[in-house]
Amino acid sequence: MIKEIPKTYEANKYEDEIYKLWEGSGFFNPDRIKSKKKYCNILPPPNANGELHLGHASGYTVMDIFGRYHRMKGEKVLLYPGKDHAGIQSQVVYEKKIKAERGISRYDLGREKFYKEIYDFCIDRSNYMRAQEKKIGISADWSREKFTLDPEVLSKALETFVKMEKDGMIYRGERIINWCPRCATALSDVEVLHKKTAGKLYYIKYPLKDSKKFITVATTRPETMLGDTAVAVNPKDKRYASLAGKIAILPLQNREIPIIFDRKIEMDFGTGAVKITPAHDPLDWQIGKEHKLPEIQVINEKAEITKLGGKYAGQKIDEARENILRDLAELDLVEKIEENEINKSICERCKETIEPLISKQWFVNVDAKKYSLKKESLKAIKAGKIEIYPKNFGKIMEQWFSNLHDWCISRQIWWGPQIPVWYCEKCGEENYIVSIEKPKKCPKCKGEKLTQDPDTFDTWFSSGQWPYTTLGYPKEKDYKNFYSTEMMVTGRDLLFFWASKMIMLGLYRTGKVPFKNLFFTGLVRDKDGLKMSKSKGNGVDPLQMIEKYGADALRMILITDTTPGLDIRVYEEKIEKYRNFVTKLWNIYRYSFSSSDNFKLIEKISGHDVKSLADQWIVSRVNQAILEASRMLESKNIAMAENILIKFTWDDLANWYLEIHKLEKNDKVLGYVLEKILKLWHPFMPFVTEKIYGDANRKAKMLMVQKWPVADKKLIDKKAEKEFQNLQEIIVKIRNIRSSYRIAPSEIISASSQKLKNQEIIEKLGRVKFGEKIKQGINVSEKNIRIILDIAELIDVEKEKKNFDKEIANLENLIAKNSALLANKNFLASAPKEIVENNKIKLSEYKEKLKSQKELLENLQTL
RNA sequence: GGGCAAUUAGCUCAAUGGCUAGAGCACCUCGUUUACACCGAGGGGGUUAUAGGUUCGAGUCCUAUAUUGCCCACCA
Repeated sequence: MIKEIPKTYEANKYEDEIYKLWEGSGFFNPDRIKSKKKYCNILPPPNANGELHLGHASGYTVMDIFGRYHRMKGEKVLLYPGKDHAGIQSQVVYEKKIKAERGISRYDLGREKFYKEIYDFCIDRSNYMRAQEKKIGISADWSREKFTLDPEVLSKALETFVKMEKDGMIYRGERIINWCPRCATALSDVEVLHKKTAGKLYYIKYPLKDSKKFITVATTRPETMLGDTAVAVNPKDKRYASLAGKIAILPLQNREIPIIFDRKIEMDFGTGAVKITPAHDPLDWQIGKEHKLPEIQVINEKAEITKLGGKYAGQKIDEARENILRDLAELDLVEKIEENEINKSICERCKETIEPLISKQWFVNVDAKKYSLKKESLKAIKAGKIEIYPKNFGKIMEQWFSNLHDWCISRQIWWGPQIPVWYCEKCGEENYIVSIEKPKKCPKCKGEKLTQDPDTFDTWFSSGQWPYTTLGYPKEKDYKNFYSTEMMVTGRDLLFFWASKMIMLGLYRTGKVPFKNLFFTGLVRDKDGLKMSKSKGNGVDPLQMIEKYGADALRMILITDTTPGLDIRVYEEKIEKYRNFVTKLWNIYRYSFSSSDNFKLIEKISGHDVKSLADQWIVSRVNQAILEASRMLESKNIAMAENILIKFTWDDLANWYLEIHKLEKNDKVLGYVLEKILKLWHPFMPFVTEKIYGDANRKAKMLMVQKWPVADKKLIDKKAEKEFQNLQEIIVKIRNIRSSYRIAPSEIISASSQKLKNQEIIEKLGRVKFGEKIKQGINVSEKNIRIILDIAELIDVEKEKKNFDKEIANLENLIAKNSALLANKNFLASAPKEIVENNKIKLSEYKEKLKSQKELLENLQTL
């Protein structure tokens, strides 16, 4: 048998085959499973424009572990896959591509052709990415896979817009918005990043009308002055009190602008006087509205100065800034320039500087009368309708919802679903018609010339509805079966982009939360804690790692020692460790099946098959591991579950039990333990466990659909565990002595002892041989075991004495602490009984140990 | 400016208020004993960032402080 099993498990040889087996079995599809209990996890649809990275892999691993665990518990499990058209991002990617490959822009292609090409591109990428997702081993039901632009999914998302419009939650308006000049579109607040950068604060003197005096304003963006329509100061600011009703002359433009008073102006920043440019600054826009100031647009959508900018018209803003500053300096109107840290706004997708512009856009009123997205979401979160991991992210979300502003949902990009609004040529834009299908006639004038609003939706508007659009709200079976879903796993970076929107829209549309558990993964970083990125070239390619170390090893590294919401560092050495562990598991299997010709995996074991102390111990330990690992998985604590299993498999089973098994073969016990660990490990390492299970048991069904083990509490034997621990300790002590006196393993030490259980085990693992009573030797003891080793001549008495003294001091210290604790009435009164009991046992153990240490010391002194 | 998190061995990270705070990597010593050198045995290495507090008991809870990171926000 052993010759047939190779020494190492070569993951890349088997993984594809195993995945095909799973897929072919049809068990990824919940329809094949009969159960009342349902478990659904809608997978976050990756952007259909690139390839898989470690961030995806880490999320998928978490989802798949839970999914496989629940499937093994016999539940109807649905991991629902899909792809996202990813509006702006895909358009940016594709524009770069055609620019690089064909030297053209989207305008060269025209809207229709561009849309068609990018659609094909996304479908192509989706197919490619699907293959990558399978490599990770995710047990998703591909027969259901959806794309955000699939008609049945999309129409549900558009219906939400129609419903919102009816409910008075939608409005179209000219407001100041975030404009990305490169993407040529409006952006919502969350799509804008703020980056602290070094900048300058310019102090510019504005002459006062009919006076030789000036008012000095401080600004970081002098070029916007071309559009100034006021200068504002705080009404409490005494320095400017005399300027009430006065007029300033805007330099370069020679425009008369009023000096106004507004409480929003900070007195201690700059000069306390602020130039007001309603068309190009959010705060100024608000002030402008309140004071009814004109809005003069001097910067256009390409970040150039408009005609209204006079002689600077047509210049790029950087260029204009230089020219304006030079001209002002010539007029002696620049008072000073200071270094100043500024908060630069950049586009989340392309990193271009954002221009605040006034523009006509579609907005969702998040706090409308009929239905408040904001309040309902807050209510649901506060009521704990969603269990959030980590818990504190709930608080972050609450805060975010309470500060939520209206959501700009229109984008001026071409890629994505168009807003279902139609304009009649005759009746004008004011009388728009909301309809998913193109209306035949204008309901007002019966005119037939109707055109659709050219804007497309914010991509999060459709992906934010993903849980119920995929499941087929409101009538389809999947929706009825699986909504609200059990689990959602997503990166912490998508908290506001996506998770919040799913909650908001899910509640609005279905009245229910979209998921009962929300699990956040951290970001994957490199060895130095830096974010992985293509430009830095520090990315670790998941597919390369899978090829080299196997998917199981990669999965393990992505969940080991992790805490929800906290970032993880990934690098090759770490992955190696888990490849090694996979090999370890493989070799446990290899050893077991070389043990005898008819070695079998055994599901149930009866008491009388458990023979020796070691058997009792390992059987007890494995049941304990089942208990604990299951508990950890139930509480969504994957990393802890994994830790428990690693410790059991590597230490208890491989390093101890297997060595003992070589002496006192009990294939029933080993077969039983192996069967359990294959099942326990399956959700974590599905490939290697499936491979072993299949090879070991060709007649059985797949491991994937075997029942998750239930601990047999009758087999948990704390007394046997304790006794075995003593045995372990004495062996460790012998090894310790061997090591400190450099006795080679090949050298067998003569030893003697009275009435010894498990003599053979001590002989093999401690490499000693029991025989005639040894008169002069060194004593090793643990509890009721005492062994004399015939190495008196090797012993450095002084050194040993020191060791004993140290240990005795340590024990005395512990005894003192414990005695004090047990003498404390408060402790006895308030600590749980179990703890008190434990402490009593501990104390007596310490005392026993101390006694034996003292004896040993005495013994040593007679040498 | 506000909020959140982190700070534990040289490094990466665990630890559910209660067993002498644990792993892996790295390091040192020894070893190929017929599952595994992708291995085994042993070892060194900790004032759990600092200062207080609550508690019978604190790495864990509370309050400050420091450092780092992240997020949010209309100081131009």
